[in-house]
Amino acid sequence: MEDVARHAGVALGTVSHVLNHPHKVAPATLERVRRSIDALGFVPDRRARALAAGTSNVIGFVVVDLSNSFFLDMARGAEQEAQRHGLNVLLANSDVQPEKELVYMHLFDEEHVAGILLAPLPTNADDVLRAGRWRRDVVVLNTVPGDPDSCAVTADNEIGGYLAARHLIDTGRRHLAFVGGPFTLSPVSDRHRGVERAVAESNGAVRLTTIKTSNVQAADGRKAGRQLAALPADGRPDGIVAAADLVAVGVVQAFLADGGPRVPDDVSVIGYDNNRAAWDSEIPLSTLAQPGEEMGREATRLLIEEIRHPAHHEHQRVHLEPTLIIRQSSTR
Amino acid sequence: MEDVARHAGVALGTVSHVLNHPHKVAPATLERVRRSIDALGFVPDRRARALAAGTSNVIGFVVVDLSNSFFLDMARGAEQEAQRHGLNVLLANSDVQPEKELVYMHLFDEEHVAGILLAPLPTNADDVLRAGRWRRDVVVLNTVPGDPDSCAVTADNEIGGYLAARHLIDTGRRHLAFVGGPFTLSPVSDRHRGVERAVAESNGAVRLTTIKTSNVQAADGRKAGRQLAALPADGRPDGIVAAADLVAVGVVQAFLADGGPRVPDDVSVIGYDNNRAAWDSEIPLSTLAQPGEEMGREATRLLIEEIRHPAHHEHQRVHLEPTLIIRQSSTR
DNA sequence: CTGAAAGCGCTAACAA
DNA sequence: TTGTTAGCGCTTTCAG
Repeated sequence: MEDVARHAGVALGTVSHVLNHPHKVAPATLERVRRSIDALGFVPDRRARALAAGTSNVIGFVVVDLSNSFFLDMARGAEQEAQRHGLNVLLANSDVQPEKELVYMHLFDEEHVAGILLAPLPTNADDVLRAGRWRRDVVVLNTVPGDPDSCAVTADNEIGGYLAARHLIDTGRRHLAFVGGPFTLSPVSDRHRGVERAVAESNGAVRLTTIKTSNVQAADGRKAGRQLAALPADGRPDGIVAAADLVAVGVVQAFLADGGPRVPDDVSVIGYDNNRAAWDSEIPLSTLAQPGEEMGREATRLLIEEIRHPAHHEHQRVHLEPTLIIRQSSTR
Repeated sequence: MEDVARHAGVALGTVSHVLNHPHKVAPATLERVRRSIDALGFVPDRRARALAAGTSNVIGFVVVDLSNSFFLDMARGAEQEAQRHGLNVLLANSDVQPEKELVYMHLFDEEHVAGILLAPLPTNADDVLRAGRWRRDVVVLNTVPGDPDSCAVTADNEIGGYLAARHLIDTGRRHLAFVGGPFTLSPVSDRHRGVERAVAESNGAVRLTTIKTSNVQAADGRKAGRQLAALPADGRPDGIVAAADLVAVGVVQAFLADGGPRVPDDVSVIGYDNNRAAWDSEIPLSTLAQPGEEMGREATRLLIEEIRHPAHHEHQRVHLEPTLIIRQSSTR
């Protein structure tokens, strides 16, 4: 920068002004300095700038599992919102490892980023938040921390379950089955609870069977699907709510195989997550799209608000609703 | 840090020494300073440190498409290798947008990271590399830039195609079909070339049919699969090499449906990429696993070597081979 | 082994 | 409007 100043025949501070407050510089000088900047190929050092000004324009996002498109959507949303405010988002993949969550939190903290978005391992959230006395503002995604000391943005899984069941009931299904597990995963149990609520609203007109699986993979769905297919046609559920798309795909695969019930004629199937799997299924799968991008945007909005107006900022808990996507598997 | 110095009754420089060269400090002082650090909850400022020392310990990784697990594997590999050297990896998702590639390159450049890993849009690679006179070392992944001015690490798709075809031929298949497209994508055409080479080696004992698809999605595979299934059994290929797992999944789905050939009894199918899709397919799919992690590790190794020993560093082009994974779809 | 002081590249008062 | 100067928080000579 000193070189630029010399080259343009101005003082150091003037160059800085050209960079940060161009309107406060005489047009002629401005032009001259800018030419020198180009001529010398000068590129400002963000670290020095951040150090001197005490501000940063990067937001750090610690993500538990980037291989899950739900989280990548959050990242996209965060970027969109950040960009609107002239901020950048840098991602750190903690890869489902609690220690890495901490490592990256520390990294961003010590790096003095403007703020931190944290999508943690739900079981690890409180530990991480307590572990450091973080000097940065942090907004938590996808889980509600015990401490009310930060904003949190989550997806409402109960409503998702409700919407799924509601959709099947509205299209005439009267015997639903919920397939998924383990119930220790709160998204699974929340979705199940939503299904129960929809069923309860029918005042006995709709039955619910619950098939617990050990996981939410395609194989679990196939196993459950075979069980269901083996049932006599009149005692068989006519609407399946799967806890995840992969499970739904498995169920459909099982039904397709050994002369099982036809989808969607005999039975409707709906998944959850709007994964690729839902798209790529032979029978395109109805599903609930998680509000990932929206969550990312909202979390970033809250974070920026907190950064900009620390004084009158109230921590919030925002629950965003998933969107019902109707495809062939539940259309008759 | 000044507080720490005061609290411990030492000079500023001594605290710095405790942090950076502990062995050069008297055990007693060391202990005392460390206690003060804990007591005051002092956390060093990385920006200041980087600015003063002129070094950073973060590597920036600009990734074209994090939703593709291939690239996420690279990120994992990069992290592993970086960690071995006490470095951290921060990710920037350019999301298939050329402009964002540039934005993030600039960000990392101005942030004075230790070095940059770039997995670009292949068609955009040269533009990006030329766009800035980047002051950081950069290693390119997944494409070979025209300029020989940086290291590059790629996956060898030709060998992958060869290995796939070779495997089918070795297990007795004599009429192969390559399914995929568009051929303007070099991974597709490279894989095809590999298949051709394996077929050529058979000196006429093996036939090859090529079915070009407009894309590499499941739907494309299903369409091709239906075409193949409609062929008379004796004129039908008995080994399918798909350009991607999704395509292979589609082919299998089509075969499964209308009394088509049985997989793997009548026909072997092999995919490419080792996606979830390969796993979750009803008939587990043989495939070629991309050397993603290895690429990430190797690229990072080269980058660190370049950073540490700029003098005697020679730019390299490394081609890594995919790994054949045999599952049910090609086992008889 | 410890302390003092210069400086990394920049910003932001404050003066001129 | 432009120049001067004092830091931002740390590292690193260089004396003591």
